[in-house]
Amino acid sequence: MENCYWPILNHADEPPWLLPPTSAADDRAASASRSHSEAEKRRRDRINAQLSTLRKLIPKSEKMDKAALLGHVVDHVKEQRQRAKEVSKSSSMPSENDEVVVDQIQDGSEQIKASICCDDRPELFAEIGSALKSLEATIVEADITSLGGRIRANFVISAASSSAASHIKMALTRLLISSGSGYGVRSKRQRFFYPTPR
Amino acid sequence: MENCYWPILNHADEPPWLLPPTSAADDRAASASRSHSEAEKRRRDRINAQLSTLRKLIPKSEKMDKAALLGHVVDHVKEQRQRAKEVSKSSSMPSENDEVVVDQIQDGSEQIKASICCDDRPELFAEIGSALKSLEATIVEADITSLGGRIRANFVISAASSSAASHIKMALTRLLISSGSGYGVRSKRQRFFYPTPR
DNA sequence: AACGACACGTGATTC
DNA sequence: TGAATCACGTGTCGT
Repeated sequence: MENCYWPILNHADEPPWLLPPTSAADDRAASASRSHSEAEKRRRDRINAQLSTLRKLIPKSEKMDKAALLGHVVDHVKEQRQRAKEVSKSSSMPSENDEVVVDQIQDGSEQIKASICCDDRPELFAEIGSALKSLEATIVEADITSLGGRIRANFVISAASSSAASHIKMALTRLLISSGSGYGVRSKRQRFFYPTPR
Repeated sequence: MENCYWPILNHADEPPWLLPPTSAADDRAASASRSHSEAEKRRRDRINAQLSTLRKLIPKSEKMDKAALLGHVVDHVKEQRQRAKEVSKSSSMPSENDEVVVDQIQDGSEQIKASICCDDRPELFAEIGSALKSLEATIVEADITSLGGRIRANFVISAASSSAASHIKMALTRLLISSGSGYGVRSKRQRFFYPTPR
């Protein structure tokens, strides 16, 4: 800034006697200014390096300005969050509470999502199968996870009847009741899944 | 920049007659400079806005400088990528090929991961259960998914014996063979999971 | 010319 | 005090 006292046409290749007198204070100031701008450049480089690795991680992010890139990064993070949440929802660990959830995926769709969580027992799969068969429902997809004597089963079911959802819910609820409501008297027959030790 | 011809002590509150003469060219230049700096500020604001929303998404990112924040963002994205990859590995859809995979989670650990992929049939679970019971192995965790008459079952098994892993692999392989190698003659008994229509 | 995006150097602030 | 971070205005390049 002090150099602004001299005209801007003052190029570095001009004769030295045209340059301003140099004091010790000027030297210190110049040195400080230089290290300052160098440090600032290092900072910019660090930021831009991270920006560039982000560009490699995000698809189609070449040819995007910084703001757009960061915008897509936030979208990407939010999408991944949502995915993870839905995965842990649809294929979750069995909980402590018995429950049956049935709902139409879309209105007019014959796809139905059904879920049951209850104590494990060896006949359960067969019972569910025969129940759904009597309802003329087809199991398109099944995902069953068991832990500690409890079991959670998620189904994607295809059914022609429009009232199938409520029938399925009734049938599964009946299975759940016949499982849990033994006045504490459970079947003595061997479970397929054993309780986890410790 | 042209203003640099005047001393920097030229404050705004000084008498106007000390100010440089104003030409139409100067006016245009000043206006351009102003809109330029305003546009640049808008750009900075867009970038910083995204940075700020990223800060809300990343935990513990308050009090982090921009470079550190972006660094943690890349880590976060990579971690989520890895998580998603491992989830789709551990709980995968059944494949076309029969297979049995068994391996110790760690040396000296009694935790064993076992996986079987084959055609679905109603007695399969019971067979696996009795096979593992005869090996004194305990099913700690089970995850079974079925699609299109095929089934994939992933287990986490706890077994005391050090040779349990190979025994488990033999037992599961035997089940797989008794399932597929019927010279095309499959059990006529009703499957629990039906093949998906169309 | 005019606008948008970038890098640069600098003043201000904080520790 | 120096070191580190930020916002700002400006120079520059490409469209």
